Amino acid sequence: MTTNTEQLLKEKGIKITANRILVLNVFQKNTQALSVNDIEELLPWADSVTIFRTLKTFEEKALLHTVKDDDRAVKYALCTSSCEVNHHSIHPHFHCDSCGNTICLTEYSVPIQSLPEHYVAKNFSLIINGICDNCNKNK
Amino acid sequence: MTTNTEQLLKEKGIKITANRILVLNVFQKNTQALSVNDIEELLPWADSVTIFRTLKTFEEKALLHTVKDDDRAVKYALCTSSCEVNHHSIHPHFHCDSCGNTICLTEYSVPIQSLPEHYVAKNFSLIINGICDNCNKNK
DNA sequence: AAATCATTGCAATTAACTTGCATTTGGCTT
DNA sequence: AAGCCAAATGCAAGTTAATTGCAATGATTT
Repeated sequence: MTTNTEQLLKEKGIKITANRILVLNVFQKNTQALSVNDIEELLPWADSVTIFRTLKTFEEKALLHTVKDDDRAVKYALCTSSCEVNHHSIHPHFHCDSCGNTICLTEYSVPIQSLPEHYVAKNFSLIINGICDNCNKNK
Repeated sequence: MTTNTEQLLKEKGIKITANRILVLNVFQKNTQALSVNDIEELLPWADSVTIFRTLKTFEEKALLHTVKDDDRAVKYALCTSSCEVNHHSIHPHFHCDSCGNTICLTEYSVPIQSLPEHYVAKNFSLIINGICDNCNKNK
């Protein structure tokens, strides 16, 4: 039997290992963007360097993309279906100043206009800061 | 005589010191977003911790805003007039993958739509990656 | 001029990320 | 299913950016 996770790794041309299955699993169970440290906490037995390299590999193979919010550590998030069409399309992410979570706003779309002359865009990254859903409700 | 630089510091409620004048000057003469390290190179006599703290102060006082591009170090850029109206409006920045420069795209405007329910946005940051003006011309 | 408070410079720490290298593993070939 | 090899892993150590503590300096107020 091949799980959804293993299938996904295979599709992306990533060699299947125990580590990779479990790291990818974390992202599949989680809608948030996660840092190496976040994953370390969820998989305490795992080596942080391996997590680092796993995330880099996943990024290269367009399985994850990076998110740079106001936190010091870079976070990673699963590429969604819209993302798969073009790995370099716009990714709106919401970073909550209160709980620190970074959430993919998959439904929120931003129209891209043409850039000034001679500029060639390859990637757009939109980070919205504020107070999230949950934190607002709990007040 | 009071220079434009000193005037600006005063307006923002920042105490005037030699350091601050010279750091602000760097930004006024430069349209790019700059890291602590970039400024250190331009002002070799200055202490990096002081630069770091100067930038933080400028940010708090809404004189500068941070830009998180693909480089490891955080960069800072002058708040423009559009920025002054609302410190928390959208800031499109272009990061060139070739020369590494990060440029404010002041004319490039992005319409902001309403967010999902219960989300409150305070700040938008848009980073566009690609090849800049200059690097494209020189090819 | 003394007191007070912010700023600065230096030393040292922390945190995130990265590299090197020896070992192990996955999966392909035979 | 045994052997092979490239890729992945784990550990130790290094690098870089960001941050803190503290003493010294400088500016401002009384």
